[in-house]
Amino acid sequence: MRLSRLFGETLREAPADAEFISHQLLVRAGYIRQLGAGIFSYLPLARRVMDKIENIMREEMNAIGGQELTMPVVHPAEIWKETGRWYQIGSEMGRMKDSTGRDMVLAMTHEEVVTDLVRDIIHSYRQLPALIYHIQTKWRDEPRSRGGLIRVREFTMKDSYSLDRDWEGLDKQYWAHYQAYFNIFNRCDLPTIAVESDVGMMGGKQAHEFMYLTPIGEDTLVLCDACGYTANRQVATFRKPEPEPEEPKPLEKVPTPDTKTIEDLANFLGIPQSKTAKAVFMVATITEGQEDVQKFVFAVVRGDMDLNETKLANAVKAKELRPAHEEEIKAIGAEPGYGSPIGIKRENVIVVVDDLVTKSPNLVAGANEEGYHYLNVNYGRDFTADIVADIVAAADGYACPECGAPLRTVRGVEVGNIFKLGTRYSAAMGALFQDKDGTRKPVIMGSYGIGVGRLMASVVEEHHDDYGIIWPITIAPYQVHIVALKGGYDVAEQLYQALQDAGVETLFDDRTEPSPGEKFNDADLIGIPLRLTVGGRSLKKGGVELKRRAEKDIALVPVDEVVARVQQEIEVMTEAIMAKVRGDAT
RNA sequence: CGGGGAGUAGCGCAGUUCGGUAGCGCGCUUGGUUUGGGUCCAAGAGGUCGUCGGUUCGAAUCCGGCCUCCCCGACCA
Repeated sequence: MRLSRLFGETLREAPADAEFISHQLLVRAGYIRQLGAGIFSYLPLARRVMDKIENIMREEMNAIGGQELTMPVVHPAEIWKETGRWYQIGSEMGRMKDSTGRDMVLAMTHEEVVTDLVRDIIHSYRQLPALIYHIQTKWRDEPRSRGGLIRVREFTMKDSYSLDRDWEGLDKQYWAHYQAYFNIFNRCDLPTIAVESDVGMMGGKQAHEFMYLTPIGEDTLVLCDACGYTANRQVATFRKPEPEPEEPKPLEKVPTPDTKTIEDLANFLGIPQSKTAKAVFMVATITEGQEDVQKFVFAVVRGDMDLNETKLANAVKAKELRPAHEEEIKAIGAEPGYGSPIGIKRENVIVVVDDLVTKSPNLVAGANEEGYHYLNVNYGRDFTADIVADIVAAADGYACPECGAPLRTVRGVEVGNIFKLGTRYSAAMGALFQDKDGTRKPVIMGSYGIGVGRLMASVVEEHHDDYGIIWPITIAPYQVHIVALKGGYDVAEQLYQALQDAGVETLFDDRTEPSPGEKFNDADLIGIPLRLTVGGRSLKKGGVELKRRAEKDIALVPVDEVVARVQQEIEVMTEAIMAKVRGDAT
């Protein structure tokens, strides 16, 4: 490709609204343009990177038995009503009507379509297992997109779906994906870790997220350096400290003016925060039968710990969970800032108590009266719970659930995820097969996704310097970038031709107007892994200059050896990445 | 949805306080110059100042509504 003809241009300055490095560089280097919030065009350079990424995905999916197909972006709402997600999912789902007034859905994922295909096509256990996938557009109307390509509303995803007759089969395909995903990320030279995760709106049994660790990440992960335990903070557990046993003391109401926070309270009474109980008021939307009902959720955790809303939502099987308004809190007889489950109204209220609170004696808790707390509150004697569960968020320094060593929290970007769905969709939609014994059973499913654009942006976050992007050879839009300078244009033309004939993907900066400095800067910005500088100066010295984008060294290569030398460099760089892939695969 | 910020030429910005009919740098076009890390000179093109309405002799500027984008939070395969 001749740079003079390339559709797209480099910018000296990044748009003011680009905050993340990947966003700035991808815009400045001419890869992407924004159309609206979370909606982007992908220019020819980005298209080529995405093609490379998608082909890596295809190879890894095909290697574990995947078959590629294409499913539609627009779905009749009926199938989403069949699984209930039409009702469960809120504004994140794109809905519209066709010209006859029928409800339609913009694809946010494809379980429903897959399941519809399965009930159409799969009849017998002989057709299982199977694995199908496609790479296609998704629309998720995120309340807030951000960070360039890190979180968008319209995006391309590789999503695959495993179909099995039994749970062993699902397990096998699940772990095959687990390894295939590491292969994909490693081939893109993106370091990732897998963490246990919440099943969220997908439902199902088990899930992992693949995380690229970076401070700009939106997810908080909990890691144990000692034993390797990893989990998304949403589901991370930890070993709770065993409270000192004490004889229960009599309940006592004391004035505690201006102690609306746990910190104030602990300071006022001169006790550690671990000797207090904290009330958190939420309102949950819970599906009961066909309808959604709102329930007040009264959560109690120890004062020194934070509520984990995902755990709480799972404990009460909530579809939605939001903080309660002050009027709602007062309506049940509680007082914000001085709340406790003692003496509140219990109808339509779910009291959820963290399991550690039930074992902690003589806590200080609110008296549901402005300016007063109770001393020596004990679970069982003074209050009870509808649900006792672990509802506390893991934090830095807490004990690892596996080995007890201190946990560490880090931020990460979720670049992929895998889910054991089980029969949630097949049962709901009647996707049954006849097993060997003649019985009809729902197909056991898994679903697996990787966002292409987010992966591309993550690679830029990981591989760049002050001057621009540094693409890994495996997904670079071109393999070599020829910079032609004065006195070298004819030779550059010949090399461009020769490299293309040899099958080397070449970007040729044939522009005559820009100064050498501009051309070098553009080359650095665009980030092609190899650069060939062809100019009168080096030709006089006997060749052209070959430089890796990632390194400073420049090699002088005789013109007639350039093609072979470039091919060799590509091979070496590719091999370096593939060695990592194989290393992680063992 | 709550909080904050911003919409002026392709990009980055000034001008708004105190109303007088729009400017700078980069980019773009043309000519010259220069040619190994964003040369220099000159001449140009390009903007209904997000939008609708109001106040006024006169609005980028004051007032009101709306739209859009960004950041933080809520939310989130």
